[in-house]
Amino acid sequence: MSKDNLLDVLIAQTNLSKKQTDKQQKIVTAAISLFAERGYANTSTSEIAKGAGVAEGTIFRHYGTKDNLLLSVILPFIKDSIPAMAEDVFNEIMSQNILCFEDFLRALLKNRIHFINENREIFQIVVKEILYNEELRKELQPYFIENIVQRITKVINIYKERGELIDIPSNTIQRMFFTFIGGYFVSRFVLLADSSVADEDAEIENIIRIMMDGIRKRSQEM
Amino acid sequence: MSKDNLLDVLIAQTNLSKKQTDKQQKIVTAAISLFAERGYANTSTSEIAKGAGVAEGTIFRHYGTKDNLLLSVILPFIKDSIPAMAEDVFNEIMSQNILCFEDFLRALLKNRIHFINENREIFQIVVKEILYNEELRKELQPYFIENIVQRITKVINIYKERGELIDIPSNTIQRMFFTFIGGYFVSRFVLLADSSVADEDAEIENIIRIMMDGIRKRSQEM
Amino acid sequence: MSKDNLLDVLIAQTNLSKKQTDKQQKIVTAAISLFAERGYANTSTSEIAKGAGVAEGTIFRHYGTKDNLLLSVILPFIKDSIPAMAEDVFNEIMSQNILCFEDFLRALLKNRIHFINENREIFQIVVKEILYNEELRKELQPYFIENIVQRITKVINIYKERGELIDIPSNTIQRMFFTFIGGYFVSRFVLLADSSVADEDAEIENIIRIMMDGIRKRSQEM
Amino acid sequence: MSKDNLLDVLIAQTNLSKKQTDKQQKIVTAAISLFAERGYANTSTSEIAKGAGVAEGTIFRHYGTKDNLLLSVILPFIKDSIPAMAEDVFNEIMSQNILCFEDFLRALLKNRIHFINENREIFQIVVKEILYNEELRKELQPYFIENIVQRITKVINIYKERGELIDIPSNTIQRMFFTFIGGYFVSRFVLLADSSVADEDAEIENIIRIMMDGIRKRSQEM
DNA sequence: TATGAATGAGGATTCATTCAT
DNA sequence: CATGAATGAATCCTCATTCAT
Repeated sequence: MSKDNLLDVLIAQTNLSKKQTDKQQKIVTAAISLFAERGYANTSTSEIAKGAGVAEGTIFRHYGTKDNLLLSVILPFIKDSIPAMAEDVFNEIMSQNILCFEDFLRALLKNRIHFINENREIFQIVVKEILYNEELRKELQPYFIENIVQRITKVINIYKERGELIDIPSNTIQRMFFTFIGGYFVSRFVLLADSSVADEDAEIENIIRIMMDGIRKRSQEM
Repeated sequence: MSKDNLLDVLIAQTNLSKKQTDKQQKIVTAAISLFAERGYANTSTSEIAKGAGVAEGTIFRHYGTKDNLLLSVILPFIKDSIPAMAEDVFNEIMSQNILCFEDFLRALLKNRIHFINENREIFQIVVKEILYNEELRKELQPYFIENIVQRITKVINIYKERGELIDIPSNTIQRMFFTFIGGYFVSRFVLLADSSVADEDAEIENIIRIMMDGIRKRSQEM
Repeated sequence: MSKDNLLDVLIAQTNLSKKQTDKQQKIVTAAISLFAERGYANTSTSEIAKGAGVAEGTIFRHYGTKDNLLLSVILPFIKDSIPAMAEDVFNEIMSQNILCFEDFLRALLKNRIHFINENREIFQIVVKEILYNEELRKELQPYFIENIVQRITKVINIYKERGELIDIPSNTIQRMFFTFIGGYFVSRFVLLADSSVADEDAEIENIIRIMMDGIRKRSQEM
Repeated sequence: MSKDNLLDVLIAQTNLSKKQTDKQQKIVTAAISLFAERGYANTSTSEIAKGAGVAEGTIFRHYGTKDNLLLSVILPFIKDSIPAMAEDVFNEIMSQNILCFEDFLRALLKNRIHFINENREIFQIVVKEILYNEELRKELQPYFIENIVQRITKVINIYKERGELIDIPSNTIQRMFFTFIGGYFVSRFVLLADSSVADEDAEIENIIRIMMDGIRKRSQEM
């Protein structure tokens, strides 16, 4: 996999992306659908070329290597994985005491489910390759931790201070948070990718209900 | 991948496994460690042979195809994935009102964490390949549903009737259950495979705490 | 071997053959000489590549499989196996009472001996593989019967009606005809491929003499 | 292929054949049927072993190499290919003016058709391998020429002297003789191996009729 | 004598990548 | 820029043969 720092590539990628030609677009589109369907390792560049209606050489003219094509597919998605409500906006809103954690969670879930829904295939690629490709995993991990984990931890801390969350180490809450949300995304969009969700809102409320209050029946609720 | 019913292969596998020769053991061991490290598709049979200190032909003499070697690695693990406390034992205990759901959860977690801990690498292989290899996924899914999902659903129903669990469809509880537990296993044993857990018991209690009661701080708990 | 109807392949083959590149020509030439010398099954693609001065991959880029290469070698020959004097020309000439059977036989022999002489190696391949390769035999048989056997039968019928040929079933005459002519071609161009024929015309006259009048000495000839 | 003189092997073979054990018999039987069905090159020793119900090693214990097994299958047949009515018997009969050439031909055909019928599979092997396997061909050719061709030539000479056969070089007659008879055997027992002959005697008479008198209709016969 | 596990050279085929046009 | 022919290393797999038991 690429030896450069990921962010450098990312930036380069961003700049280049303006110039994306028609053929490049076709290549990326074909690659996305093939990588998602059968995985990076099981997709040949000739299949991508055929799928894109392009000569095989053209792929290498634009992306140099197959690895690089994978990155070109994944990186824009990764960048957008940072919740749209980015840092400052985020802090601002919360400082105004507008949201309780439950509302935050609701907003986050809606936002991210929407985002992944719009990018199902790339999400599948990222999930599969992060598990399959150790090198890629190691490259992306710091980015995730820095940009996503840390922000969520910050949020959790804020709500803990407000007394909305239980008194166990933030780190533990955060891990359980990612386990549950991440697990949900993977099972819904990768493992059960074929099935559809009947009532999106009810689904989200169920998740929130269980994350917030667990599955134990409470006497006062009876 | 194999065209026979999984269970048939599984049984055949079990019966044949008695005759495992020394070289077969070495091959399987090398395969497990390589498949776990870089995935089935990225591991060549010649690497496995080298890792096992065996001629490449020997692999094919014993396993016929690379696919078959993968199955030979995975199937015994799959079989043992059914919680050791098998059906009857299970029902028996529960019919005696001995356990509350929390205790059941604790027992299950301890048991399965132990099991996976003893089979980390194979677990990694199974997780990776189930995501990566559609054919394998489709072959294993019915087995999982029949043997694991259904049993857990049965248990959830029992505890719901006893009034221990919230009144939402069992199906929903079950999905959240697997999302959380599965997500936990994957993040702990695959994604964060390198790091170790300091206090196993505390970890388990945290999981139980959050699954049962969520992350909301309750006034009466203050 | 190919699953499509032979004629389809044949036609496709013919159309594609225009684009034959330099390397393709070299590959086919090397394949012909090697297949003829030691048979399809005993010739490796690496030998063909070496013989053609080409990388092994190049063979597969152009022909996909070794089987396909064999077909690409054989089919153009098969197509041309239909006597050049094709159907209509054939019937026309004969309807004009120009030829007696003996003249027809002479023309046919000269024409086909010339053709096979120009394609000795491919003829050897076809003969060997038709005997060795059941699948190929079954694929080619209908073609031979439809295009060659039937035409000859038609001719035999015509000459029988003219009273030039003995009154035994046409089918029998035809079988003896192919046995003798075919046997001659095989023994001359395959079994005794090394030796040469001194007096081509005398050879042909001998064949005609024996096919027409047998080997018995007749009193009136003394 | 074996480097020893064929006759030596042949003799050794003959001597050994007395000691043929049960397993050897099974191996040879399985080999015959498999070689005939799909050819020597396409039959693996493991298939033969399986077909014979024997361990693969056993084949090599008895025959040393696969090539040698082929010879062990072929040689006894070759030896018996010399018309049963062997030399002296032969000459004797003929010196008594008992037979005309037609009768000789009839006797020969009946005898050889019967022999090949009893050894169809080995005949198929021999024909296929003589064409396919140059080394084997070169090894067997001298034997054929010495034992079969020469005897027939002698016979032809005798009948020519008696004025029964046409005045063209014996060599030519002999070649046409083998072309026709050989072509007949191959087409009947190899190419059309599946179909059966309705009236054996009529078939033989047709062959004789055509070999002796050709296919031309004669006026005096009308 | 018979076995069958083990071998490793060799076979067909795939594929990322290069480069002349 | 785009092409696609060419490459050759690497892949999975087959098979005749050997040898310890």
